[in-house]
Amino acid sequence: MSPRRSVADALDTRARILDRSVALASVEGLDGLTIGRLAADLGLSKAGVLGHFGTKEALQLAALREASAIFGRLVWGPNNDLAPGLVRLRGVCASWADYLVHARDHFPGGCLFTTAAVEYDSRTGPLHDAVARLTGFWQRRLATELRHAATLGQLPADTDVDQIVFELTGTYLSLNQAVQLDAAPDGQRRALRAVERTLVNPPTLV
Amino acid sequence: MSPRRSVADALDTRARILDRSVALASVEGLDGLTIGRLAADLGLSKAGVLGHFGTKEALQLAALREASAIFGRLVWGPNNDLAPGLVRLRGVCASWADYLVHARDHFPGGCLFTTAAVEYDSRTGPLHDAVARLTGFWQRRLATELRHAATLGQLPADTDVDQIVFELTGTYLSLNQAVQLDAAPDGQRRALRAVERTLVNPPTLV
DNA sequence: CCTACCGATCGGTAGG
DNA sequence: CCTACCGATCGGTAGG
Repeated sequence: MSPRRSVADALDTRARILDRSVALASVEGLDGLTIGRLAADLGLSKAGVLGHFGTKEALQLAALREASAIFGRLVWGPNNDLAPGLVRLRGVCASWADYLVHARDHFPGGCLFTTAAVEYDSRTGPLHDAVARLTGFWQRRLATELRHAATLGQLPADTDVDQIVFELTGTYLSLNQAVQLDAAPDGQRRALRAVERTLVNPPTLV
Repeated sequence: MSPRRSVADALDTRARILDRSVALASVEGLDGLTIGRLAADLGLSKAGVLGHFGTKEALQLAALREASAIFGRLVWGPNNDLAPGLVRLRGVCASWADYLVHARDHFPGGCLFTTAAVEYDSRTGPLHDAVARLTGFWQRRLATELRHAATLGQLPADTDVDQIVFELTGTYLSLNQAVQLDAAPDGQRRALRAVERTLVNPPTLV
């Protein structure tokens, strides 16, 4: 209750900055994020914003990590208790489609993760590396689930797991474009159909 | 031969500016394009650059149109003389994969078209509208080819053309990510395999 | 967390 | 196509 700022207050301010950063970057890109705009939106000084992170790049990296955490919470989190293999995979695919279709609830400009992947795919530096590392992490998570399914006999033993990951990645990139660019109302249905088409006729090695 | 600038010289300068704009924007995004950087790269003054287009937004729109023209020339152009239907479609799909894998020859940062689509998908204004219009144009071109194939009996009469367009869009977005972000050497093979998997088992309506 | 400030760069314009 | 300039904004720092 004292006017002096407590550690908890500081952490709360930091969280508010991060929330707003994710929202802004989802529309303008992580590069389009500016300290001045953040400060104005939050009623802080520029120094007040920057003090929590040090540099703009550190703030961008924190926003990217936050986006990845939101993705994990909304797409994988609700399916943690499902059985490993195809059951959990289908649950994740359904949550993933919901997440992209309702992305605006958390990201006004759509999934920051997708935006950042394209934004930094051909640059060099810490942001490129972080984006590549995080997309790689989630793709390996998907591959692990598919290997579980193959081990359990839910998919052929010689399933080409990497081909499925490639096709699922494409399905959700296409859904993101349909939702964000075209506001296509049938995107979710098409994405879930594409997922089933991939899984029902799984590709095998060679 | 006179030192006075001719109309041809002016058009050549304009073309040089456009080339460089496409190259820079493919890495930094159309928003990351700056007049000062262009001027420095080309040995011109900022006013010299801007004079050809009027405003930065007009330059961005011109660069986007140029990117679409390059896409058409490299992906559809080589297949103009092929038979309409599946033959031409497969030719286009092969050229499209080549185009993305060797995109760096024309776009140092990868297909500007893909980058711009994500960059402006959730903004408003002339650039968003132009991106949506151009991606729509090429998707309709694809749909027309697929309807040709269905009319000719190369695909079932009740083929769900829009579902195939959705899946092909995803395949090439996934290939772009594999090439640009992961430098994946097997991307082209996986993309062409995904195309065949879609076409050999075509989705039908309802 | 603030005020006050730094040099650099932004898009764009005046005038030639 | 140039020089010379405009106000605005950028990321960041000093000092408290």
